[in-house]
Amino acid sequence: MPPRRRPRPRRRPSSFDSDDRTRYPACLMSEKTTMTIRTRFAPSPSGHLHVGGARTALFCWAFARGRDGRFIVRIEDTDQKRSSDAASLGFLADLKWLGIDWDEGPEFEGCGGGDAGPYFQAQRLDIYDRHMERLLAEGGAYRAFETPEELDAARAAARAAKQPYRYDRAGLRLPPETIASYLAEGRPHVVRFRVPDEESVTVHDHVLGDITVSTDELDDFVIRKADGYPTYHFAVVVDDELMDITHVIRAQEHVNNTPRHILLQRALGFRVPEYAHISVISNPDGSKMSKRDKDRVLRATVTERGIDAPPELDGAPVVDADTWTWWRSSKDHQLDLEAAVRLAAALRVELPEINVDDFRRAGYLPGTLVNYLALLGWSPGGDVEKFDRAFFTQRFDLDRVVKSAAKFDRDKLLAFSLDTIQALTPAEFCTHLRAHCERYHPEFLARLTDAQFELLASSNHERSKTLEDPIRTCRFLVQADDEIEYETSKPVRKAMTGSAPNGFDHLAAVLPVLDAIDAWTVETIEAQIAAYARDHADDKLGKVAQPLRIAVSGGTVSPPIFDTLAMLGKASVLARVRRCLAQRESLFGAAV
RNA sequence: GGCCCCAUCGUCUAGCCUGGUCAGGACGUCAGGUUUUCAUCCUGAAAACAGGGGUUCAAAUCCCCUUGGGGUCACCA
Repeated sequence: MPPRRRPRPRRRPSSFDSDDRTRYPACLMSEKTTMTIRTRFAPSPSGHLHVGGARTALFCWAFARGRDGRFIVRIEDTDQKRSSDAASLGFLADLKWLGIDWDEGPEFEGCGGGDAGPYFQAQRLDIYDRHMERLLAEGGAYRAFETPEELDAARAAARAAKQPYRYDRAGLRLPPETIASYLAEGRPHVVRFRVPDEESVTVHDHVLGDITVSTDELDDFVIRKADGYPTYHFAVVVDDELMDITHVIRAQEHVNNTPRHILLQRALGFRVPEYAHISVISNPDGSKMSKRDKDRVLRATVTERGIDAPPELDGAPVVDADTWTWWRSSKDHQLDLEAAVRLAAALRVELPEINVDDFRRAGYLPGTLVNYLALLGWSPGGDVEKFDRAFFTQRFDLDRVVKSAAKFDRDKLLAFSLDTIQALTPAEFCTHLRAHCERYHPEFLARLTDAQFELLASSNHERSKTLEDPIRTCRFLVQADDEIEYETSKPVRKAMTGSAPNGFDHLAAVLPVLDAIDAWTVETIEAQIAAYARDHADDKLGKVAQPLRIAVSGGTVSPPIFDTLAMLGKASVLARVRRCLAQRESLFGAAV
């Protein structure tokens, strides 16, 4: 039998050997010597927070919260080209919405602050430089002057020769005079870390177990870019030390980086934090779940339908011609989210939910997402599946984190959502639905009175899997009376046509009954329609309900019919029934 | 391709560390039932230890190999 699992390291000590501290230069030493558990979530702010990142944040947060620890958010914005302030803000808002709060980090709605800041790496350049200079002086790092083009060429050559590429350490062999003259002329250069030869580095990972790598596998990686910003490797190591991070919990795509980080920590005299690498989240087809998935759907649709100009939405092209051309010119060009959403609407395709905000927009409650995400790669053991944040923070531990990658199962998420929504009280559901509408669908608030809105909530509650379900199925409520389009699907045909009295006949007969109702309430409508059905339709309510449903909504799906009519209001109902009747022949021909 | 990691129903997983229950739960699927539509809801069913070698009285569980999957090889993080 194959080794299914490496023996899992049990509960390694979470505190550090105090001797380690003495190796750390006193002048740079943090005042704090607490042994408090400190975890951090360190996103690079490009685009939106996606569910994989959210799960990482969740695990970091839960680990700290369950142990009286501190949770820190740090923005890794050392890539000037990709980072944006708007994205940072969006990340923080997403975290907040999920209920993940941070003790230290960017200040946002009551979270953040702390004395180990600034928590934006771009504002910590002087700190990195200090450590960089020290490393340079000690010979642990050196300057290299190759241009990116030269390096690309070298890589391509190695590739062609089917050899693994490794930097040739040319910078290390440069005579001091040469370096001095290059520096004097201001030649751009990077700083590379000098990886020790023939050593091995072992990562003690709380999820994966021990991972040993030879330093011969590593080349002298860049730690400072030509623009003066540190690379991820350097910044992360410096900040984790200075911010007293005790546990680094991050995605498995970083396992290969960890030996580099440990080497750096050794060279700098830093402590080595505990590590835990959690698996990646993938799509049902096994591919990595990524923000690009949206672009992929759009691209496939456009190609499939042979669309060669930006389609229109609300009378205007979704993007301008230049943007369209740019987007079409390369698979690497992605539309920004707003444009993507508009294009999807114009094409009438659904974009996969990838970002936390997508799920919010799709009508999931944050607690549901948290519960589902927590279960993706962790389980409390036994048969427990449904739990809240308190349970999670209390029970979460690294030794129950699953090693293998998990596929994101939207059906299961939806089932969880159904359960949480069904567990809400009617008042809670109404409140959530109202908030959702305020944010995404204000037209419902504008069209309905408070009483009608409450009816919308109560009549949809038990049929809703998400907060978006009522919106989707009740779109007809906010349409104008003369804009209802009638489906001619099989169920509609079945309900409306056939031998007399068919749907249209009942509709015509029930119109005066409705018109005669003065107090337009669910109860009065029900009483009259039920009486009509008893007298004229063999007491089969469906015979009357379905035609009415079709007349007012255009299709066969709506909340219970009496609620639907009440929400719509008498005037709209009469107008829609009359209009439907008027279209009798144009819809199904003379046959009816 | 090099290096690293992973492997229980279709999916998420429990069980593995501390070998010995008809391998448990949930989602999904299928078959019935309830319901004015849709969705719910109720009942039931099918469904997995990747393959091969060891160790052992006994292997999903410990060891090795094979196969398959994933990650990573940037002046991104």
